[in-house]
Amino acid sequence: MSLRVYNTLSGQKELFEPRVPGKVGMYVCGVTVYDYCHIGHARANIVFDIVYRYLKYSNYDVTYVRNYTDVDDKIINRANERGITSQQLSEEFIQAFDEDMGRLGLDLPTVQPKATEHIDHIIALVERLIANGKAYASEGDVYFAVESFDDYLKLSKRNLDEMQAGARIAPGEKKRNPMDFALWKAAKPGEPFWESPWGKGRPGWHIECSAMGMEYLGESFDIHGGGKDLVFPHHENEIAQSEAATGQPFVKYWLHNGFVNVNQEKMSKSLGNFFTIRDILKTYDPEVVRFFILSAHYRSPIDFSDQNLKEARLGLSRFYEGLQAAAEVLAECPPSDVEATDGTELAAKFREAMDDDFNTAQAIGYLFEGIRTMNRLMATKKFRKKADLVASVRALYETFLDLGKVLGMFGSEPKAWLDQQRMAALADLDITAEQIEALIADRLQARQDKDFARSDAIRDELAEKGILLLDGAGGTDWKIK
RNA sequence: GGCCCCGUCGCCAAGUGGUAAGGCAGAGGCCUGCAAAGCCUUUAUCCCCAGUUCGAAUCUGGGCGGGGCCUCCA
Repeated sequence: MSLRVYNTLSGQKELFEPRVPGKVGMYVCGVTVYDYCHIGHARANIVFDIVYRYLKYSNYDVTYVRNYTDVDDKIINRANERGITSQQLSEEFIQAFDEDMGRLGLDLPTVQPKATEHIDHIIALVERLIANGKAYASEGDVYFAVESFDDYLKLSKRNLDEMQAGARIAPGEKKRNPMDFALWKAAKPGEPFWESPWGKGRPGWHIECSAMGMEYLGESFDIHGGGKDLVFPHHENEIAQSEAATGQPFVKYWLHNGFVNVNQEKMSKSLGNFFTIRDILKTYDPEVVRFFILSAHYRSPIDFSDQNLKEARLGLSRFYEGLQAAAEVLAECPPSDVEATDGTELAAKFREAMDDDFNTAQAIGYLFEGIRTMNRLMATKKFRKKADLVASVRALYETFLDLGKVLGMFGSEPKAWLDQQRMAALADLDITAEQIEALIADRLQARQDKDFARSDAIRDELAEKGILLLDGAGGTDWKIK
């Protein structure tokens, strides 16, 4: 079995064969740091976190580069509005980004370079393009000449003539062709700048990713990822400038994640329909957000709504409840020599799903089946005395924790996680944990006295307040409805 | 206007030629003092029409509906 990935360049799923066997070089476009990240950013980063984790799980030696774009018009404007420097602003939002991603439980990339720390590489790359006749300087700017690159638009599958006919491009007088894009921009007064052969200026948006990608991964590397909205112009331009400079294919596999929608519409800042990660995390556990995102295939659109988040929370709770039950049982049943294949079978299905273009939705479907199997085993009569069944549960339990690491889930201690969810939800209810415990004690007494009318009255009273009682072998527990 | 994607059970969502995963919700049952949780059983022929094929949710054409890119955007 082997990994197949959907390559935007070919428009098909392809067998994944890294350029150097066993090693993968992967670059993902990070964010422009001028504001807080929204759930769309969360999706992109979680998706590629999964790609990263799964490649590592598949025994690849992965170098993962994710950049910070810390010089850009929007940063400059926002900094001016606030009366601080671009650097101060970008530092602030780099920190915010790191915090958000940390809370979402993302693995740290191998390298997280900043554009402003690679100006020399950028300038060198631009010079190389000028030397090749692929770019030209014009009044302090430098532009890439799109007509000089035959493969231009091969990623987005557009047509140069038709795009120009579309006429939404402001014809810059400094450009030879309106489609030419800036590699280097002359600094206007008050803007941050670096010295260059073309005067004081700063890099264009696209060139930084080419420069940093090549710096850390070589002139040709395996995977380049980002949101679908980056296909054109960003990634298209990266290909043009990179391949025109080196004469080699820049990237082997281009991966793009779908959008997060709100009411079927793309979430974006201009529509004002975005939700920041930090706002969402006030209500929902990070793992719930992750589960929500992974419950759909990464290329499909996903609709953000309170209802969908709640469903995700319910789904994840089902896992943790099963895991908690298993953990309790296993703690009391010593490991035996009995072998069980349940775990390896589940892992094989999981891999089959993930090998098919990182189909996390399918993989989670298999995990749900695994949970049901585990629950079924534990519900068997005299379960604890049956070594083969206990061995199966143990195998499944361990497999869950193992596979959970690939998805960034199930990492919490089940009891603690469920408790935390419960306490968070309790804050919205008109009752405290102590009051609940006291009522449970009263009810226990009533039950012992066979006063079931009183017992049921207490249960109804709690139910009215949103509390559900669970009578188990070890006593009565409760959860939020 | 150009290019592209999507339309699967009440809801969410897999499935790209071989007879529809999974979750939530619903129904029946087991368990329970009664419940809850859990377990078992059960619920779709895939927007419409026409074609290709022994066979299509999956391919082709047309239609209807929704969305994206073409300007910064994950």
